[in-house]
Amino acid sequence: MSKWLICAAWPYINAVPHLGTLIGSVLSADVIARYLRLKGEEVVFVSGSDEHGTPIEVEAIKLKISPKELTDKYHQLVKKLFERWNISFDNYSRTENPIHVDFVRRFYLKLYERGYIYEKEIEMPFCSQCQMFLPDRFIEGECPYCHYKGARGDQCDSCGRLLEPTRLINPRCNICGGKPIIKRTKHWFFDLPKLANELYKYVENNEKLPPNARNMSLAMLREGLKPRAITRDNKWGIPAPFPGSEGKTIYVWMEAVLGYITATIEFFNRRGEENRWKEFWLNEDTKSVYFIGKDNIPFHTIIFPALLIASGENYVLPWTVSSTEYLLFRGEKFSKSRRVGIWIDEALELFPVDYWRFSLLINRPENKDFNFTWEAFKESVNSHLNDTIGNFIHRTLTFIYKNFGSKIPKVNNLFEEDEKEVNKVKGMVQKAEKLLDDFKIRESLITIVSIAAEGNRYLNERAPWDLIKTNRDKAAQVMYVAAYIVKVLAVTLYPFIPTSAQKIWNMLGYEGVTRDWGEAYILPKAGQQIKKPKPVFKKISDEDLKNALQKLEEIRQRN
RNA sequence: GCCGGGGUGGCCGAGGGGUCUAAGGCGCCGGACUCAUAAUCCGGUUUUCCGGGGUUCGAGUCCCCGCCCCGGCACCA
Repeated sequence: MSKWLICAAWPYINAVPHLGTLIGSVLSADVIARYLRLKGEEVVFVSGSDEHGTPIEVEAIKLKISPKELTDKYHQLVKKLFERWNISFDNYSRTENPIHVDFVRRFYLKLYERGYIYEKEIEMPFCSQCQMFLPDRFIEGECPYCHYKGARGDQCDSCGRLLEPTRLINPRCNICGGKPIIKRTKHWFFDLPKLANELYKYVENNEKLPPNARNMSLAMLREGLKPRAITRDNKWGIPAPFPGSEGKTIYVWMEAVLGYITATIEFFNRRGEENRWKEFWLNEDTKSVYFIGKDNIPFHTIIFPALLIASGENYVLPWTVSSTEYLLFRGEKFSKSRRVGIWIDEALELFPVDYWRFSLLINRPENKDFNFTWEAFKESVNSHLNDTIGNFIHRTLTFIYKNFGSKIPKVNNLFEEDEKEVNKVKGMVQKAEKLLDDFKIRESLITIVSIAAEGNRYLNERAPWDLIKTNRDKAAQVMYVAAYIVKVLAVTLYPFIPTSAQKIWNMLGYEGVTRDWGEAYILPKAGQQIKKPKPVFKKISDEDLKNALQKLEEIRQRN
């Protein structure tokens, strides 16, 4: 048994997350957390709301409420939503959590004392009206290259070129429209170059890292790292702890990643086991896995490990990261302002949670961006979840229910072809298992679908509806094996669609919950009484889809 | 612009020098079956792998040039 830290990227909580955020971090992580627990591993699964930074501060100003009021509201909401999505967090925390705030301040003070942080004066755009320094992207103006009027201080959305705010024509503050001035300010910098050698060693020796993350990180390290500012002039954030840093806060990114640690601390504190977090974080054998979107790779392969190394406290470095590409919505990027996409609150109003989980997971963008379309959603639910899996389970259970007095039939010895079938299925379970071990979630789920397809093929070939007329024993054998395949599905589907897997498990006559992946290799008990079967899934008709889209419109009108 | 990843049939997608005249799925066509949710199963159907050049006995697979998409580039998170 090993110790595992399953860490899902912290959603930025200026709004409800959309489906892309969900599949990229939290949902993928949930599958692995559930899987590892089934395997008997010791797992702590954490994430939380990332609630500091300029966008939230600005959003709160616009709504005329305090940032804390804003994040309180969203944090509560999102926490509940994740529960409804059946995300099995051990702790879903937040960056306003006092344990986090305190930990971050002490952590950075330590880095300062160890000589990894220095201060420097720089020039920054400042809005006199708003009385605040403006991050580059809060300045708008005309692009000096393509003369697009809405270019931001960091980049022009029209021609894609990188910019600096000073080069914009007619720069203005994105909040009040005023003209920013340039003002000197002091900031604290994290001396990344000092850690370059150790980081290079870490990345190079970490053959567990996926090739894309590894190549990118090594390339960045070869090109050389630059020091990185860790303070901001924001009011909304964790107060910087350095001498003379009053009024400054820690840059969100540099503190939110430490949340993986503080959420673990909080989790064990709540259980009255104050020191147990150390068994995970200060243990070189702990395997920590980070579920992130592709934009997030360098933060988890370079900056986060750098912070951990700099602390000198022997925190366990990321064992690996599992990054996804993006989910697109009908060919476009999700966009809150333009309402392109589906949000995790809306989705739950439209279809059962397991339909969403299944569809998102079987289309998980592991190699390239995946384009969400309603047709693709419908196809995955209808053809794979309902027709292949659902129908196999239903035809098996109803056959047993009707012909064998609702008991899994008794067999003395399996015939050769039935025995062979059992072994074939066991091999497929092994394959699904191996794929999950490598975090190939999508492929693993596809393999499980093919187990159901194999069950269908087997039933057609052995035709127990004929056998039962001539040779009841033979039919019993076939149905016993089919019942085993249903059991396999109940166990292996659990990490992906826990509610439905649970239903299948109970329908097979088991009490309680599926707790052990090993059950997928154990034949069911003959004579076990099954429940009256009911279809676990149902098809989405064109009509259903139409209604859902209409409902979506209504939800959006309401809000 | 620089760095990393990617471009495979109508669509989704495996495959990273020979077993690729390219897996699997969806769709479509035909058949079987009737236990089951008009489901299931079997067979067929389609691409020569973004474009061009090269290396090699042999290239989706390696190299070079170009085009396109995604991400990063350090003050968005």
